[in-house]
Amino acid sequence: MSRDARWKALLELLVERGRLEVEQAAAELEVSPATIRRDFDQLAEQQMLVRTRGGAVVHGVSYELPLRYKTARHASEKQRIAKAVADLVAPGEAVGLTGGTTTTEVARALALRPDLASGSPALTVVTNALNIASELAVRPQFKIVLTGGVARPQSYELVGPLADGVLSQITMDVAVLGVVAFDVTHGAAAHDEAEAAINRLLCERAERVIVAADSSKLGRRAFARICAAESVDTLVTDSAVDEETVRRFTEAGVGVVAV
Amino acid sequence: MSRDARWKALLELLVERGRLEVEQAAAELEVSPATIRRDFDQLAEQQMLVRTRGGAVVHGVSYELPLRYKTARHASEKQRIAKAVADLVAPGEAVGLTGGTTTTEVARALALRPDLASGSPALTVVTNALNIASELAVRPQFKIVLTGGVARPQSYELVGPLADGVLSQITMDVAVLGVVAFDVTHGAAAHDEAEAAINRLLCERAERVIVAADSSKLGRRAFARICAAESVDTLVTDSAVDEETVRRFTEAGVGVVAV
DNA sequence: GCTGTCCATGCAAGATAGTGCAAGTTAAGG
DNA sequence: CCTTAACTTGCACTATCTTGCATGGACAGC
Repeated sequence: MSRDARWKALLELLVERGRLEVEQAAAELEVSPATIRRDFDQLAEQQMLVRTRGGAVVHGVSYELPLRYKTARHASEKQRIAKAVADLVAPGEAVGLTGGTTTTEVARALALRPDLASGSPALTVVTNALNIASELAVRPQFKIVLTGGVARPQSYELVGPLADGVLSQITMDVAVLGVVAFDVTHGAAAHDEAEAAINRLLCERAERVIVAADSSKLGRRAFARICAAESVDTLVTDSAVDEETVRRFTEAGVGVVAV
Repeated sequence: MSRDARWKALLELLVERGRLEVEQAAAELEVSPATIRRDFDQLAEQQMLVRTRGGAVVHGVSYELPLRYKTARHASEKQRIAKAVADLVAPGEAVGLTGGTTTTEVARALALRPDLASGSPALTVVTNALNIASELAVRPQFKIVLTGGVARPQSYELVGPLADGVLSQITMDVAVLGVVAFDVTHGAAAHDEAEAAINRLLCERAERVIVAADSSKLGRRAFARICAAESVDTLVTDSAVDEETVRRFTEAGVGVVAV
């Protein structure tokens, strides 16, 4: 296991548990305690964690698990969903992407679409997610527009009034929402109200609205509401969704794509 | 396989997988590991990826500060300059950073300052550089504000009227400019006029203006002017600068720090 | 068409960094 | 003060990297 992968794993475990012991980490990552100590020391030097005797603790307060923690879960479903979402976008369109692991996969899927390999621009991508912008910025065929704003701690999303201001100056053909919950009666929702506000604005500025969510998110509710189910044109989810749920969404006017 | 094609393939594999190993890439592209190493080094110099021992990772999604490997030719001067610039910033201030390799080093130096390890926030960083925002976003002690705008292809800087709009809504204590040329009579300049416009606005919104530039940039001129030398409070450069140049800048009211 | 130059590539030898192990040192808790 | 666990340091081994050199193909000029 390479050092950067090990550091990534260490930081993920650390954020997940809040505290990590040298011996335990050494056992889990199958390296010697000496290596873990050296890793901890170097990461502490970079202010990525705080060293304690016997282990390390997270640096500062993290309000939510970082994006990276979630990357492994439901990976293949997310990629299938992302592919399907990407196929709903036509060349030359302006597409808005919110933050989140699913929308990040959508961005990657868009980058891989062969019919978008050229054009000027082949696609305009509007996003408030730093990581998405970073990944797509190297592709000259895409025009990347980033909302400004304040980066949420431990996350890659830009929020706040500055972001609102930018979004109010543009419109899009299609908005893709990554959500933590989506229910027919309660609508789409996020963990954070600032994030929800941006997502809401993104929807309002777009002609079509797509929600990308694996089936575990459906029927759930979360703290910060983004918009009503009726505002959503298409839901793309995985095939584990049950028929009853599909029927209810369809009745609410939401087209359901299950892959 | 031509070098262009190989670089293209390498970057695509990298974006797809997030991480690429030298040996593996060499096998897949059927070239020698030495070639892949050279490719990685050259691509890292252009900020297209971040070099690690044994491979490379995409720029922006990893905890890459310690992975700083061999970023550029004037690496150690840049780091010394960056350290000196970072020391000119007081805790709690709002600091603006433009894009560029030197300012990226300034961001890293700020992250390593032990007296900025905590606070709420310890520092507010305003930038139009995607890579700087990505690197600092994982640090809860910093408040990161990103100007919106359009990402310049092949670069990580946000430019355009959307960025102007955001900047006009905020003010800063200090602005740090990374420039390609700085001369007493011609002022500070950048390669690109859109970039220069953002940098100019950043200066105007800041109480103090610091230019960070190694001595090879001094006395030169470039296409897009940012501002006059008189608008700059402090120039931080390396000790290879000649005395005559220092005297001229000092006479123009620019404090010179040579490290 | 021929030839010299330039540059990318591969190869190999020397240099370096990362890791594990072990011995000695320091800190925490009774 | 004593015990124990954790840490530091030094060393050896391995994988990786760097550098110098030779090869070969591309291209320009003759």
